[in-house]
Amino acid sequence: MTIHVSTFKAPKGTYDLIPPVSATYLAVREAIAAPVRKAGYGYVETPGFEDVNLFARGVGESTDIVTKEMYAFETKGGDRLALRPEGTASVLRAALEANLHKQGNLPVKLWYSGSYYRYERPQKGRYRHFSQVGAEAIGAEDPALDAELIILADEAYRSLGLRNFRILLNSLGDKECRPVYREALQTFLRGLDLDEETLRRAEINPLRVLDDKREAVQKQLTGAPLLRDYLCDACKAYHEEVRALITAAGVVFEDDAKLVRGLDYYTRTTFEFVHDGLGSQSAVGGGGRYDGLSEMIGGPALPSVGWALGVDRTVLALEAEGVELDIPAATSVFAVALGEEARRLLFGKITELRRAGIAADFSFGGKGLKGAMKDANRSGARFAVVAGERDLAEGVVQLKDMESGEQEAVAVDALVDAVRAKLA
RNA sequence: GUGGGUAUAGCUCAGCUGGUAGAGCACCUGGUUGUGGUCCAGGAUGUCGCGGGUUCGAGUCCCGUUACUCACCCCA
Repeated sequence: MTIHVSTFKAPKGTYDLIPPVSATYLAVREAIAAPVRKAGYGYVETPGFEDVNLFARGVGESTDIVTKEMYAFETKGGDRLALRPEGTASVLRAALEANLHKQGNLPVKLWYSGSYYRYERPQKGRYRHFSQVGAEAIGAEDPALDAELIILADEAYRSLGLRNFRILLNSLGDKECRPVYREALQTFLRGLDLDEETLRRAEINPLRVLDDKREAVQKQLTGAPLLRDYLCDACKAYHEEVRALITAAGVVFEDDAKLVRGLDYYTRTTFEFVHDGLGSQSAVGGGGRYDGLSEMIGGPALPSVGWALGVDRTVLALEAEGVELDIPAATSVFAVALGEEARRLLFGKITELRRAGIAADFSFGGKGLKGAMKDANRSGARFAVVAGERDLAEGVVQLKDMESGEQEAVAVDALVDAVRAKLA
């Protein structure tokens, strides 16, 4: 027999989410969303594409994300758009456009969940189409807000059962102190033996060089000037307060003076959630404060802070730790009918059960009893309802407990109540 | 963009120095003509990624190609 396989495949760097693992993704998204929702963040959804300049200006003209990784295209009408490579710029744009910041309720707290796109060489934990859940607190400069977000992310990961992740924390300074540091770092980097590409980066975005994973580079960076020695008093005080607040909440973190971000809009508080079981792409989430972004995209001064957690990477982290999420069976009751008459009756019963809020499924496709029972077993349903001519003649159906194997006759009219009682 | 690895059954993989393909799981049938999961017996399944070359003979060797994958880079 010839095996027919579609000639189409999911594009490079993408994958389909299919059962049963798709259930894990849903659960991860929900687990991340739950704590932020309870903390007063409202749901926001923005388009999958935006004016390319939103990202160019927001994320930064010189960043890799904008120069190499963005899916940019021109529409038939001549608009220059880009598939969103990240969420923050879009969410801030949406908040500004709706004047959410003018309603006297700052900070505006929003959360979102969606797909993002970057044209990169795929590898473990790095896909061209990936999924993030994010949270942003817009329009307030308050260290408690930075702390709140870090605590919420920590709670999200813990609620999933994740244990072996670390929180890295740093401050990138502000427009007062960062330029001074940048200058000092550049001077230092110019004296090193670096390849051309890295030297170029040292001129454009010297902080990124600190993040280089190559040992030859890291070795040379041992004596590099550190940002924390250059922070102005305001930034220093702010950072100390953030540290104190998350410490008081019992959240363990590590100070990482070399932690930087690849997006230009970050200021002051910067953090990353890393997991060691993921291989090269160790960041499962990251974020920080972006006090200047609003002005960069044409809005008023709106100091803000936020994070995005990678859903795909969180799933990988769970796998790496061997955490099995407790996902309940989708079906509670599975109906197996013998013969046409029973089929009609049970199909009706399934609808009744569903309307009563009980997850129910049916043996479709006209299988024999044995095959239908196999389906019942595979569905994970706790109960099977079996009925044939013999039962119908007596006005009953057989209600079978799939765990114990015990079975009892239940009057047709009493089925829904009987199931409800057993499931309670 | 740069470097490495892999490609064999639905899935995970074995196949040594070339002799026309195997395991486990899953699937199907029967044991049970009205009962799944367990157990027992049996069964089906492959253009060995694709194209070319060497050879009497290629899953195995060589060249090319595509896909996947890992790492650099970058980031969630």
